[in-house]
Amino acid sequence: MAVGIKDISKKLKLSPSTVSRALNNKRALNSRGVPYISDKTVARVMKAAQELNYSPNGTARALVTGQTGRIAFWSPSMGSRFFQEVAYQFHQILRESQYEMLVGEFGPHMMDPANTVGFTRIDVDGVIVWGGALGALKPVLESNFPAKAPIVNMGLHCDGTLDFVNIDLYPASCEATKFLLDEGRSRVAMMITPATETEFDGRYRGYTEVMKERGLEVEFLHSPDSTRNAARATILKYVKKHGCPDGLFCANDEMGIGAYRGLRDMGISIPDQVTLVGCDGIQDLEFLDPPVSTIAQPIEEMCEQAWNFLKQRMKNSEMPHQTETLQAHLVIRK
Amino acid sequence: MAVGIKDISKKLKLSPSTVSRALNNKRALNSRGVPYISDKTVARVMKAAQELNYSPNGTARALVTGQTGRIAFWSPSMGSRFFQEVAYQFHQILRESQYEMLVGEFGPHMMDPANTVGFTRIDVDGVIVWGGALGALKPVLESNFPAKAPIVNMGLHCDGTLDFVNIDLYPASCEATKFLLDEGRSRVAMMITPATETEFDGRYRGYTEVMKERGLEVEFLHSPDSTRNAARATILKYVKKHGCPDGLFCANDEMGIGAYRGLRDMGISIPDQVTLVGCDGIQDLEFLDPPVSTIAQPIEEMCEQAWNFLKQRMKNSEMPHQTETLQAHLVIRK
DNA sequence: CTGAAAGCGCTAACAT
DNA sequence: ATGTTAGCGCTTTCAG
Repeated sequence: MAVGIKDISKKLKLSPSTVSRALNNKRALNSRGVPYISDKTVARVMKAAQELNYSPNGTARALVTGQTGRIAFWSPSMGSRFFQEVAYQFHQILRESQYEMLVGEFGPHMMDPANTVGFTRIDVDGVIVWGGALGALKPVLESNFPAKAPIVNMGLHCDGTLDFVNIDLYPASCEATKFLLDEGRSRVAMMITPATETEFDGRYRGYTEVMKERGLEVEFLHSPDSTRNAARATILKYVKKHGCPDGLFCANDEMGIGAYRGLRDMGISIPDQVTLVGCDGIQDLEFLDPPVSTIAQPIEEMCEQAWNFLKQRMKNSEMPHQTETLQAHLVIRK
Repeated sequence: MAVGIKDISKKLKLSPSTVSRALNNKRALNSRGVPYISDKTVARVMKAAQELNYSPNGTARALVTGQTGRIAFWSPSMGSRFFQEVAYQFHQILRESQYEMLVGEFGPHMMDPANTVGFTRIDVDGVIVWGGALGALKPVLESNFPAKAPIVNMGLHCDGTLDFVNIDLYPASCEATKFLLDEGRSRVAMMITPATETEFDGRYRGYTEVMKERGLEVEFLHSPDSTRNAARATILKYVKKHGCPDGLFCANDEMGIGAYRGLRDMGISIPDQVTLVGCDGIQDLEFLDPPVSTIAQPIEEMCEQAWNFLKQRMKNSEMPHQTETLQAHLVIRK
């Protein structure tokens, strides 16, 4: 069996508590004043731990301290490059802060009785969740979900009951639409998913309003979901039927990539025949040829902010909820 | 405070053990024969749990059962698309198996005393690690690392002391080199990183041997690391100095993307002036224009196999180590 | 079918 | 500076 603190204490004829203190390097004063632990003891314990190949039982420690040293990050889809980049960013932040990272997809399955045998357990010190499209988070939290853990929400929609890092896509979406129009494009369409098609979505609203402002008809390409493959199929079918827009604003980069590939499948030239703009700011669009413009979300900043909120919430679960809004910005390429 | 099993038992005037059984739906027989738990009790308990908003303490459960319900996946870099796809694959497998997934980067920092305050704790039921380039895993495991948890290694090198899912890149690398040559390319180079430059690496060996076989000089572009940005900079500098090869085999897709972008930066046409081949099989190369060929690793299969090995190891830590070798295959595009 | 009791491995008062 | 004691919240024999 795994060697524990007792094994060390036996070997050294010390009490388990002393060993524990040594291992955790508790040099600090105790409540009543003086109690350091001696350097010599620390050294002895460390040496013995080494020799015995001690491995601590984090579970036991967590049970007594009430801290797991783990943070969860939930996104709507771990298969999306954007969320992978966000997860990566968190991973770096958490590593630095000595936390381990749990990843998961957050969605309807969380409410599925089949998956919550008995009751859900979230065995972490806190969770950061990309609430994503309008209210997707809400039903989950309102189900039998025991949101005991401190939680902060990031994304495009706030349900008001959580700390929230809000990414505002509206101004940049206006800009993107105008950019397309000002390039001399006369038929500027937008590719969206069902989740995007709402007045609460900054991208949708930005595009719609600018088009109206200019007295132009909106034109939508409806992709069943936001994957590149779906987008590719969507544009292929659409163009065959309706001809090709000369400007296309995609609600995310993943679809931007799919649209790019689909247009090239049909031999349509980018940017001669159509100008493309994506949204999210993943690395990949920059490496296409020609590089494709996009609306970049401030990934680093938003993760830092979310982590900040979470740290505060973990310290004090009673404080009022905070919200911070961050702007995405248009990145024009080539 | 969080409501626990005791709160339910108090409310229902039942013993905690009964509540526990109900919650875990232990309908089975006990050791001596008959004892079911009554449907009525189960129903009462569930109802009360609901009402009180019970949330189980996974840590306490883990302490007594010895099972955390968590599996870790470690890769050399969470920033690489390839490992992100592998992680995603695991995520799906683990979700299905009702495990949570911990992700981490595995590397020298794991041995860094600064990060292992006291001793490392890996609080999981098992770990799957991409051991990556030759022996990168070894020093970590040989350090004060308490590899108590069942562990399986995937990747390109086996250190012999672990269950291992081996991806053989050699045959496909030979094929890739031949493909480039047979396209009529006369100056076929390879882009590598320091880690790749060894006879133990199937890619390196495949390329080298085929070139020798054909009586041709090998030519290497040395990228400092395997990121796309490094590769882009590398090819820019290299071509300026040595002119441009007309065939380029990149040791991974990430570098393939960087090379693609770098070549296009210089106005070099793909595939007219140079044919590119990557390695790993991430989605992205297929979406470039023109799509870039690659050596695809059997991601699904290798993850399934690793999970299989791990499940067996978790059941029986004493069984002999197993190895399975999977072939990567060349995917020619366009 | 349910209850009582012990204990998972560790930490944190409190005592000395 | 170290030892003693009492749990953390749950599961699991064992009894009844």
